[in-house]
Formats: sequence, C-alpha cells, structure tokens
Amino acid sequence: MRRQCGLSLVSGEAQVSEISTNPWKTVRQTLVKVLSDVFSVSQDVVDATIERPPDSALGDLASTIAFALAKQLKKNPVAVVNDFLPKLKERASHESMIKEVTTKGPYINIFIDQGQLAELTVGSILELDHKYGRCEEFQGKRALIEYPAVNPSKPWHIGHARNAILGDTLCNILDWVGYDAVRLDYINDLGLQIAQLIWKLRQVEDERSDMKYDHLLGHLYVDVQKAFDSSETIQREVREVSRKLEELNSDEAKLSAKMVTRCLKAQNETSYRLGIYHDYQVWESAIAHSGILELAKKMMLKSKNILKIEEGEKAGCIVADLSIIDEFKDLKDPYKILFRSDGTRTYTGADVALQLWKFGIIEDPFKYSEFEEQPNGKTVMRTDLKGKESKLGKFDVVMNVIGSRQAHPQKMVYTVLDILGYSKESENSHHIAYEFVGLDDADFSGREGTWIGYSTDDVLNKATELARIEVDKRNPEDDDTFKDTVASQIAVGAIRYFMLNASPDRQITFRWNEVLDFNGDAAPYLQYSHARAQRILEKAGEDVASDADLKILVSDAEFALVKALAHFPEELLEVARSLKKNVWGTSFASNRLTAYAYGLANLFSKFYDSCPVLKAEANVRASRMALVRAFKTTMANCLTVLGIPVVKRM
RNA sequence: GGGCGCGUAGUCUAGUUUGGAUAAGGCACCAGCCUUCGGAGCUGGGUAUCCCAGGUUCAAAUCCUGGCGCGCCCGCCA
Repeated sequence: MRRQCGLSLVSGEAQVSEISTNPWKTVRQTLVKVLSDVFSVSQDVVDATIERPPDSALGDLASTIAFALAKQLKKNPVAVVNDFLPKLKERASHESMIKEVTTKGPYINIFIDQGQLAELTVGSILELDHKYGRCEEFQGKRALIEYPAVNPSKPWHIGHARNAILGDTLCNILDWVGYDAVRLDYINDLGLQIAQLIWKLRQVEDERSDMKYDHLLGHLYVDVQKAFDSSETIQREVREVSRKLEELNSDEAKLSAKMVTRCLKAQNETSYRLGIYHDYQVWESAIAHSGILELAKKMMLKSKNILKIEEGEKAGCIVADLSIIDEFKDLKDPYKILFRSDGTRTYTGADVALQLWKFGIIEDPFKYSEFEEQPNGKTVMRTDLKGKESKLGKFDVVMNVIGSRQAHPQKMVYTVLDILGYSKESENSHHIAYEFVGLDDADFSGREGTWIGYSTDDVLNKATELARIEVDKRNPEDDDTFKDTVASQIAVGAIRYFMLNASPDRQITFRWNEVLDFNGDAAPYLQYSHARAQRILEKAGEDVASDADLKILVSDAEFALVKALAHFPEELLEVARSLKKNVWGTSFASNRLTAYAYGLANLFSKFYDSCPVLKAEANVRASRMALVRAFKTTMANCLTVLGIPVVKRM
C-alpha cells in the first residue's frame, strides 16, 4: 500500500515525498517490473529469481533469471545475460531508484541509489512512526491461539516459558500483519494431578508456608507422587477424589476451584513478569458441565467414519476410523477412541469438541466471568457456569502451541475434523510445534521434581540479580527504583530472546551461562543499541529537522543501516507467510525475527562508531539525526513485537 | 516394527521451506580502539570430510535413495 503525503512543507513549496509501508517491497517491485519488461517474462517468474547477494559488494539485489532462460533458449546463461545487458541498462536508467546494473557471470546484480532509498525509507519511518512494520495483508482474518496450558498444579518451569513466549510472540506477529489475534489459555482443573493434590491438601491441613502458592503445590506434588506410587489404598482414594471432582457441588470440586484459582493467579504472576497476557481461559470443568461434549458426540455419530464398537476389546466405545487417512494407515489398530465404553470422553474426544468450538462449528455453550485484571489493563475472562454470555465469535485459523511430542494426538484431532466433513477447518488447524527444554541429562518432570531450581521464577530472579549488578556498575548514581526496573527489563528481554532465538524445532539444553550471557547475540545488545540512539537524540536537545536532506545518507555504514531498516516490514511478513502447515505440525521461524533484530542492532553499532552525529556539520547532523530516529523507531517496534522491553537508559 | 525432529569449527547455533556467488554469527582465546554522541560496543586475528555413502543438476549444507548417531511419538493412561 502506498500513498502520497507531504512530508516536509518548509517554505510553502510543497515537497511531496513518497511514503511506503514496505520500502523494500517498493524497490523490489520496481526491479521486477524492469526485468519483466526486458526479458518478456511474467512478473511472478521474475520475482522468484530475486535474491539478496551474499556480499554487498555484489549489489543490493540480484536476479538469477538467466539460469531459467538459458534452459528455455538452449543457450549459455552468461550469453543470455550479455545479450540482454544493453537493453536492461537502458531500461533501468529510467528508474531513479536503480543506480547501476552489473553482471558477474550469469548473475545480474543491481545497485540501489542510496539517496533515493534513504529518502523513501527514513521518510516513511518518520511518518509512520510506531506503526512502521504494520501491514494489512491479513486484514479481516481472525486467529485463536492457545498457549501455554500449564496444569494449574505447579509453577512454570523454564520449558513452559518457551511455550508461552513462542505463543505470545506469534500473536504479536499475527497482530502486526493484520490478523485479529485472540489469546486463549486452557486450564485443566480436572486432571489426576489435581485430584492427587486435593488428596494431599487434606493431609497437610492448615500448612503455612511463605512459598509462592504454585511452588508450594509443585513441591507437594512431588511428595504425593511417592505416596501414590507406593500404595494401592492411596491410589483408590485419589481415584475417588478424581470422580468427585466432576460432581458440580462436591466438597472436592469446591476445594479444587479454590486451589486452582489460587495456583493460576500465582502462575500468572510469572506470566505477567514476562509480559504475557491472555484474553480468555477455558476451564476443563466448564467443558465437562457445559453440554459441549454431548453436542459433539451427537454430531460425531452422524458421520459414517465414527462409530460405536459393538464387540471385542473396545466394545461400547465410540471411535474414529483412521484407516482412511494416509498418515495413519500403518496403525495396528485404526480405531481411535473418542468416548470410552463408560461414556466418558478421552483427551482426544475432548480436544475434538474444543476444536469444533474454536471454529464456531459448535455454538458457544459457555458462559464467562472475569478472572482478573492484568497489569496491561485488560481483563482476562474465564469460562464459568455461573457467568454471562459473551460474543467470542468464529475464527478462521486456530493455532495450538504445544510440544512436538503431541504431534500425533494433534494430528488425530484435525483428522477427526476432516472425517466429520470440516476439511477447511481441519486445514486451518495448526499445531505450532516446538521441542522441549531440558537439562544435559534429564527432562523437566513434575513427578520427579527435576524442575526444582529451574522454575521460570528462579531463572527470572537469577537473571534479574545479575542484571542488577551490571546496571549498578554503569549507573551508580541512580536510585533503586530505576535500577530494579531496568534490571528486570533486561532479565525479561534476555530470557525471551533466548527462547525465540532458538529454532523451535531444536531441543534446548538449558545452561545458565548461556541464558545469563548479556554480551553478543543476546537481548541486552538490542536494548543497548536502542538506548544509545535515545541518548543521541536526548543530547541533541532538539527534534529531527523536518527539512533534513535524507539523500545525503550514502556512506557505507549509513546505507547498510538504511537497507536494514527498509527490510523490517518484509521480515515480519516473511515470518507470517512461512507459517506453513506440514503433516506433523506448523513451523514457526521465531528465530528469523531475532536474527533480523540482531543484525539491525549490529549495523547501528557500526554506524555509531563510524558516523558522528552531534559533532557533524549542520546538514550532515540533521540527516543523521533523522536516521538515528528512524533506527530507534524501528528497533523499538521490533522489540515490541518480540516482547522484549524497550529501554531508554540501562 | 512404523513415524517425526535434530546432526554444520573447541563449544553453542544460523542457513535447508523456495538448490545459486567465498558456508554466517555468538561464546571462549589473542591483539588493537575512550582529551570524541554510553566500551553490554567497534576493528583485526582461524579453525569446518556441512554425520556417512550413493544419486539428480550447469550448480547440493539445501532435493532424492540407503545407512549411522541422538531425542521424541505410536494407551479406554494423563
């Protein structure tokens, strides 16, 4: 999208500058059109041959179109290029954005006019400000994203933080490219874990502890496991509690509601520290009593591929016949149980019902009440039998952020949707899969208590402590409030970056020295670059001049920075576009955006070192001030998408 | 048995979706850079059978086939 806009109206003479919400795309399109004209090839074909050269000495853009044409024309690619070169140079000379066209072997290398790009990019950023990077490509689409769905029976360990950070950042990205992204948390308040804790809480009545409640439960859970595993009597008692939990007004259900609410509030404190919020919570207990399962069951039995087994091992069960699906044709038993012989639902059965609800296929049976107001000022709503109706609406896309171990069960849920005839919804169901965080020699297990010492709170605390020391070194004169605030911002940034910068399909081995390394490829470097830009603007004591000549930003360091700034909207879009669905999950390239941010900060650091701003001559100073402001805006926007706190001084 | 992911320098990783130019960074190590906008920084120094073997291609870390190693998944469980 482009529009014309008077950027600077200095002496009454209208200097009309072009504004682009996506400068790099604007430049690219110019080039594509030129090549398309010259080679008489469709723009789509040309577009696929455009790439960024590995070295800026080889140009700013390149095309490999000669390879494709060579095959067609049965000629040597180098010859193809040479044949068309005069025509290409002639045509390109009419485009002010293109400075030079060269070739190296079969490669066509394009040099952009530095001044033109600087004016377009920096001008656009100053105009668009905090909206730079936003676009409308996915405008009108609604997405529901579920994360992190931690059981309300323990504190988040650092692996849960990976889930939550990925989910939150994914939502931010979707929001920036135009989606209406709604954030959902799933609360399993009916699991065996809850029953075990209720059983335990009755034994340790009135226990007083200074411990944060989720941590207290996490420790109790480790104890209860040992008892549970060693005694059949206890197992029977716990099963009885579990059964009672599903009764609406039992003492067990009431105690559970209290315990779960308290635990969830404690877990949310952790979530809020990381800047992670939600719009809705779906509670399992609300699902159980909402009638949604009966509705789903009725709906399923109408399908010919979902049936009630009459005899054999699974007699009485309602199952999905997966044998018709390619991915499952090798299963020993093609029948996936959705409802057990006693009529109760399996996890898959409940997940199918919930997925149907998310798409609005099952009319919303839930009522909602306020759970709590979050530090961002927004209230998170929960499903509640005693609540009010609400208009959640339908969603075009549903994304579940879940560990890749659940690829199989997730695929089953989507497959059942398909079997039921909702192939479009099945196709729009995404399992955002990621590998787990672990230690060198162990997984984080709630049962075994291996998470102890690695809770998200522990990691945040340690990182904050360390950051506080560093802040203190650099700002000895400042007050405690400042130091504490900044230390916490640095800790949050470091942890979020650490999680996002790792490719989601790679396991993370948690190592303290990596999380706590604030140098190099890490969030503090990004925050620091922003703080440096901020300081320059502050010291200048004046705003960016509206008549700054942006065309003179042509030195290597300046132009490299300008180019990186121009890439930002395209980078965001690329991450959104690369959310491609595979058979066993949808990949999310969170690390692509952190890599972009790191590269941007790096180029600013180089600019900072080689291009003085405040000491430069008036006209240079004015243009560099504009560039610094454009960088600061872009970095701040990028950090905002990543959920990394923007720091003015550190 | 079937399936999924990962394997790149001392170490941790990016690049693989869509094949393209000299395989890119961080950490660690060494040497420079503050009378100059903040040194959590910048500049220079170097290490790689891209797990192995074949194949496709003008071109393979990237695609295909077959192996090897590590992790994970395949319950009326939760």
